[in-house]
Amino acid sequence: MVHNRAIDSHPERVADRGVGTVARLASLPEVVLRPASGNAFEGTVEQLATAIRLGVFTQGQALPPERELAERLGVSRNTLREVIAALRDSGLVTTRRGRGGGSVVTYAGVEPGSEPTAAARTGAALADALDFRYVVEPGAAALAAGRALAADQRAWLLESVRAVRNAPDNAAHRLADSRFHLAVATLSGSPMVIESVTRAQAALHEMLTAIPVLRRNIEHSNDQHDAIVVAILGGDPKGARAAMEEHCDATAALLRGLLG
Amino acid sequence: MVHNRAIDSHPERVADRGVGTVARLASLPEVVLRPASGNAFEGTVEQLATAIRLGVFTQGQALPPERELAERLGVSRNTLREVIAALRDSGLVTTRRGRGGGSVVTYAGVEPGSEPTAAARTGAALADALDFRYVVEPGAAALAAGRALAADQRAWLLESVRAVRNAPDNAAHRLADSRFHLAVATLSGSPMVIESVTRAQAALHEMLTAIPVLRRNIEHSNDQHDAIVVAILGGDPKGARAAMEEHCDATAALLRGLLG
DNA sequence: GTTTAAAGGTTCACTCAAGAACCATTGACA
DNA sequence: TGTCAATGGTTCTTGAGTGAACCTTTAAAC
Repeated sequence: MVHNRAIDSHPERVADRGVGTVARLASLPEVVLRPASGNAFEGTVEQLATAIRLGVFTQGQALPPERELAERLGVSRNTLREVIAALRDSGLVTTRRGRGGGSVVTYAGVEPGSEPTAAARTGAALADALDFRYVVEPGAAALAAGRALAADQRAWLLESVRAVRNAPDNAAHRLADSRFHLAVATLSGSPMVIESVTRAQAALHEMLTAIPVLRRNIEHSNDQHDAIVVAILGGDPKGARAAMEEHCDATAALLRGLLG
Repeated sequence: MVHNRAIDSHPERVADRGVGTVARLASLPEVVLRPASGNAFEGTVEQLATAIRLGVFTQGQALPPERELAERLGVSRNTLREVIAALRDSGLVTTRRGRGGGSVVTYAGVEPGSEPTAAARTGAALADALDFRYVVEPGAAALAAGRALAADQRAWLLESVRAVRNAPDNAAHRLADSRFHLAVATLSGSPMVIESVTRAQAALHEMLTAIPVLRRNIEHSNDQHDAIVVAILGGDPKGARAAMEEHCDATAALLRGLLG
């Protein structure tokens, strides 16, 4: 086999197990991976798949080793392996054996336009998720604004919001947006708050993916993100709450209009 | 055996399976009983015990029949029966067989002063719970204020706040207070919000039970409850949020001062 | 190159919990 | 006052999940 590539055999095959350079201390997976509930297999599939779709693990990044991941998710390695097999079948990850191997995420988001999928959200569920988000995210932003953030946390937040603005396409934008909101939640410093925001994002993600994203919407949304970041970095809880409320309102109006 | 009681053999033995006269439509157990997570037995014990301690089921009230309760909790009847046996051993319920029987709550709250029990909350967990509550409860109050409440819901809220004020002792007060907060959450109409408030209340309940309740604190707290109710019934979301924030602040200060 | 450590892959015995069927008790109701 | 239906009590089978031990592959380290 001849490739027009350097002899350096497989430079990209070494799994990227880290998170961003910035977010070492303030990383997402640590806090988002909570023990699954209900049926171990199904619950874990949903959880891991959601984490991937929300961008907690991004394309090219490797999941933690099976033994470690199993422990963090509170399931046996056997069960986790079945879960990973399911993700592999779904095309979300690929797996390689041997040292340096692992399960690497192969997923860059889906293009919008797909209808609200099989698990069609009822109107009540939509309203519930929007209400919940409206309760939890502004509160998380206010909390984050009230914290004394470390330099790397501030840098992480800036990097997160920058990534949203620079997202090359709609799929990447959706992913980066999730990551930004989870970053804000993480900076709140409260595990219970982080978990709640994660659930809110997960509940809305499918629907947010389904709506057409207009250029104007994105710009408006990006401006609101900036306002949120400014308020948080400026230590202005009331401002952060207000900015996040406005942001959630805009999204809610869009969703209600397009789906409700 | 001779009792100085009417011959009417056991008037109180017929289990009260209903909820309050008012709260038929807006009852707590329906929404609070969600499938348990993790270990089925332990999770369910904690959940049911918490429900009883939070006053979701009050003294003299019967739990739903085993078959029904098991289904609602998402566990098998076998497991639920072990759980009930544990509650019985703990003195939380008594059980009788036959038609009209069931497991009846025998618990009127504990007197404050008991130290934070074995599961000593760490400072981090306390801060987490307080933060979470501060995020979730004001939001729930604001949502409730934004709803068009039915007459029976308004009556329920008034009844709940009245019950707090009329509580004869500290234990009853703690119970009624929990019920009031859960009532506010329920009126938000969002299951996810209700669940979050339930978790926040559960996390703080142990600590709230441990602090000495001064007459002044109670009066202050009752006044804040009134303000919350007025704002909700008046359809004033901002006011409801502000009132609940103030209330949470006061509680948080008290807890931080006495436990932190 | 050889060695070695870090991954994924396989197997098995054991425990827990679900689900179903049936038994026992007792108050309600005709 | 007798019958019955609602409730808790008991037992058994089956499947899912855990935990541990061991095998295989492969890149990194020397």
